[in-house]
Amino acid sequence: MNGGLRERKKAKTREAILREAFRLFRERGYHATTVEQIAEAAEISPATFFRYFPAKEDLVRLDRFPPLVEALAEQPPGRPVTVLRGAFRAAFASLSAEEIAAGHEREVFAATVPELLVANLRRSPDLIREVRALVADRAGLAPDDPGVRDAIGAVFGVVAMVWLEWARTPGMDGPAEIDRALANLESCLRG
Amino acid sequence: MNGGLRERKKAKTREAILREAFRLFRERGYHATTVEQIAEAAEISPATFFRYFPAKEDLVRLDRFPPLVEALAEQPPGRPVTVLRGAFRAAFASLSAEEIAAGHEREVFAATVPELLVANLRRSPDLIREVRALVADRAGLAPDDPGVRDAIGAVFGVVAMVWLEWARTPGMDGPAEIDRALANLESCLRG
DNA sequence: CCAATTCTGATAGTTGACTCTCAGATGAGA
DNA sequence: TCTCATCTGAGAGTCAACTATCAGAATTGG
Repeated sequence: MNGGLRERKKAKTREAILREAFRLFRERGYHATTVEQIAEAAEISPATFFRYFPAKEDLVRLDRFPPLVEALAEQPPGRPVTVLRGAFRAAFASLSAEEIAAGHEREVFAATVPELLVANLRRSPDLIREVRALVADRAGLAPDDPGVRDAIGAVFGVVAMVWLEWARTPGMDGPAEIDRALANLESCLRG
Repeated sequence: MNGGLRERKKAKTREAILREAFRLFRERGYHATTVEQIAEAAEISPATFFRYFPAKEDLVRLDRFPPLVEALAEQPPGRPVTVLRGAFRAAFASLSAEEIAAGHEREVFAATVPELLVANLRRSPDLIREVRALVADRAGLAPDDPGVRDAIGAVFGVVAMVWLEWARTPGMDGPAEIDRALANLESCLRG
């Protein structure tokens, strides 16, 4: 039931969809990639695509970026900004190993993330709530503490700005720049 | 040529489209409102709608929120965060007068702005560049100064978070909360 | 008042996201 | 192996954003 063939096949299909989708996004952009093309690349029917992802937009939800959420849960206690900065650091470190090995790190992020951040700000209060809960927990604060909210806003705002710049600046070291920018934040935002 | 009848009519049509569109957005949400409905409410044909706005999304561009841009230009010199905070303050003050009088202030913002912020983050590097230039000017820094970038990111991130909360918290004083949150930022972010 | 320009509505068409249905395939459990 | 539940592809269909065309109406400048 759990590790059955059926489950494994589904997981494989899901991965194939995501892999092909992001490859196509990288090659030709999000809007220029149709669901039909993704389905064809993943060797499934368009109808099946929607059985895995109710909407095309769901492909780019932030929970599709597990390293960050995982990294958040693993951060040592600290102030909100510190926790978030540490999580980004850790997430990048874990991903860089893989992606650098594949030689695509920067492209991957540049292509996927602007859409990703945006789609999520608009569509998933759930994710925000989750991040908020995680950060609050690590910081020993209530989830509805304004300090947590403000820290998350500031951090993601800064990350978004750097990311946009990174996407169009070839020589840039994105993770380092993000970390540097977050360091500036770390010195203030109390709570 | 400039104040001609033709120009005035176009301006009127444009205003009608925007007014009706936002009214409908407020009533039933952005996605649930079709261009056809907007066109009907504004008493034009759907085809004409697209002559005024190439895409539905263009209705919610941030340059449709002039008070902020104007307020930015009018801010006294100061550090980036200070300038931005002051601009938000001023923008709210100017708008509140009108909107409070009409009795819709909060609804208007709650309905329009999440879409607005998001659509712009994704679609208009131009606007970001403009804001960046304005802030940099007021702060006496270069437009590509990382400090300016980070301040803008942090400020808009915080504002976005508060706005989302505001949209679903009836009793909340949005502008005040935003100002309070920005005050926390003001003490750090150098340059 | 006339002619050139511009704007508009009507209409039809394209595209792509998303839904529905149904019959056949396939893994799960006995 | 047999049956049941689930998954899939195929195909047709809906809906809304957006485009293209074109003839008629209105505004302009002279």
